[in-house]
Amino acid sequence: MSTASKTRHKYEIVAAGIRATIADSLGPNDALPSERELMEIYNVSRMTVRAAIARLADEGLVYNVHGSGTYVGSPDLFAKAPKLTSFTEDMVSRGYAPSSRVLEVSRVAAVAAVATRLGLAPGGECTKIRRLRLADGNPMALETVFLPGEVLPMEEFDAKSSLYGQLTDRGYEIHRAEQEIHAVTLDEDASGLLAVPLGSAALEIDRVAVDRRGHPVEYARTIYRGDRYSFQMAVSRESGDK
Amino acid sequence: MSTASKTRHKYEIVAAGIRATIADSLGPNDALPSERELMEIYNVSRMTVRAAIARLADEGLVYNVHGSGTYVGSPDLFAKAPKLTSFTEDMVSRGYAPSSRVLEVSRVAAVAAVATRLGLAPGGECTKIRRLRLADGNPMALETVFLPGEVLPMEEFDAKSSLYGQLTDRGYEIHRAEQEIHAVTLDEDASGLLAVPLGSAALEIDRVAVDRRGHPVEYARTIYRGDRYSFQMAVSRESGDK
DNA sequence: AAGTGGTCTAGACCACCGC
DNA sequence: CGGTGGTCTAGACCACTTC
Repeated sequence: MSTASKTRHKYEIVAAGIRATIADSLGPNDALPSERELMEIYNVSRMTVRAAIARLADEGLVYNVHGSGTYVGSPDLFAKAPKLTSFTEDMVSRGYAPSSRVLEVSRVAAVAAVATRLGLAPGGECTKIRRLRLADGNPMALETVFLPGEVLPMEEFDAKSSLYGQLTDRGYEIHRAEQEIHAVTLDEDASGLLAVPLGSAALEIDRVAVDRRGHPVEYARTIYRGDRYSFQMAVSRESGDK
Repeated sequence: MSTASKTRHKYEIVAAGIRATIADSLGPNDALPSERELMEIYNVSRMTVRAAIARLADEGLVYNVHGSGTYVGSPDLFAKAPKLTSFTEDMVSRGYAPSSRVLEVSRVAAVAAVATRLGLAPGGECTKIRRLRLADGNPMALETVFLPGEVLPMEEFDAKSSLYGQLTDRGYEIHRAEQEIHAVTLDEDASGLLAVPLGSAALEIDRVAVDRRGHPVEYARTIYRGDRYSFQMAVSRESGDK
C-alpha cells in the first residue's frame, strides 16, 4: 500500500493504478477494463494506457488477446521475467537474509579467459574479488568476480557495501549481461567452503555484465549449491524476428 | 537475403530496413540515423519508427541512449534473449542435428507434482512421453513430457514429427513457460541412457508451458548432460517495476 | 454488428547528452 | 545550445473476437 510517490510519468501512475485494481478485485484470467475505458478512468490518451499495459505485460502480470481484451496473468508466472540481479537482490527476493565472507581481494593480470570476456589485452590489470555468499547464515554460493582495473581498483573496494552500488557510484552502471549456466560437480576446495560432500552437484553461472554502451564491467563466476539453489525464469515464445 | 515479403505492417518494413542497414554498413556501437531521420527515410510517423526500434531493442540488436542516440548492440549479446524453444529448435540453433529415441508413450494418472503443475485434479488422465534426445547422433538429454489427456491423447502422438507442431495443430499453441533449472547428479538409469559415468553432473530443466490464456499445456522435465550442454541467456537490468 | 486490441498519423513538450 | 530519445495527445482505421 501507499507506494512511493515518485511516479513522474503518467503511464507509471496508470500502471500503478491497474496494479492496485488487480490486487484489490481481480483474479487470474479476469478481464481488465478496456483500453478505452481506462483512458476515461485515468483521463489520459490511449497511447499512455497502452504504455502502462505494455509494462505490466512485460512483467507477466497481464496479457493481451487481440480482439478480446486484456487479462490478468496466472500467479505462477508473475515477476519471473529473467532479470539481472545481484546476489543480494536475488536472495532478498527469495526471502533469505544475505551475507558475505570475503576470501580474497587482489590485483591480478587477466588470464586469457578473463581478458577475452572483459575485452582487455591479455595480462591486463584487473581486480579479483572472491567471496563466500551466505543465505540465512549458511553457505549458498562461491563467487569470483573480475573487474577491469579502471572500473574498480582493489584499494577502492568496500567489502561492506554492495558491489553493484559501488560500480554505479563510479559511473559504471550495469545494463545487461550474458549468462551461461553449467552443471558441475564440486571439487575439494569448493565443497569444503560450501559445506557439502565432495562430488555434489552445483550450478555454475558465468556472467559478463556490460554497461549501456556494451563495455564489459564485470565477469563473475558463481557456483551455487545444487541442493539449495535453482534458477527460475519465465520465457515466452517469439521474441525473435519471426 | 531477400527475406519473406510477408511484411504486413509498416513497422516491420522499417525494422527490416534497419536490420539491412546494420548488416550492410554498421558495426557494434555505431549510431543509427536518428528517429526523425528514419521518419523521412521510410516516410512514416515517429511512433512507427519507435515501434520498429523497440522490436529490435527487444532482440538486443540495438540499444537506446537517452539524449544521445540509438546504437548497434555488441555481437556477443545478439539473439540471446531467453526464448522458449523446443529441443529441436534449440539444437538446430546450436548447430547440431537433433534426433530422438522414444522410450515410452503411455496414458498415466497424474501424480500430485504433475497434477499441480498442469492444473489437473490429482489422478487426472495425462499422456506421458519419454524420449532420449540426441545431437549429432550422441545422447544429449533425457526428456519426460506430461500433457493433459485432452491436449494430446497418447494414440494421437506422432513420434516422427515435432511435438510443438502437433500441439499447435490441435489448437494448443504454447505462448509462455516457467522454467526451473537445477543441478543434479545422474543415477544409474539416467547415466546409462546418456552414456556418461554414474554421478556425473547434469542440468535438469523443469518447464510448465501455457497457452495465451494461461492454461497449462505441457509439463516437461529434461535432464541435459552437463559435459555437453549449457544454458545461455542475455538478461537486462530493470525489467520490473522500478 | 459491436467491442476489443493493433497499428498509425501529425503534431507537441520534456529530459538528457554533448559540444 | 541544438540534437537526441522519452512521453503524451487526439484523433483514425484495421484485424480480430464474440455474440
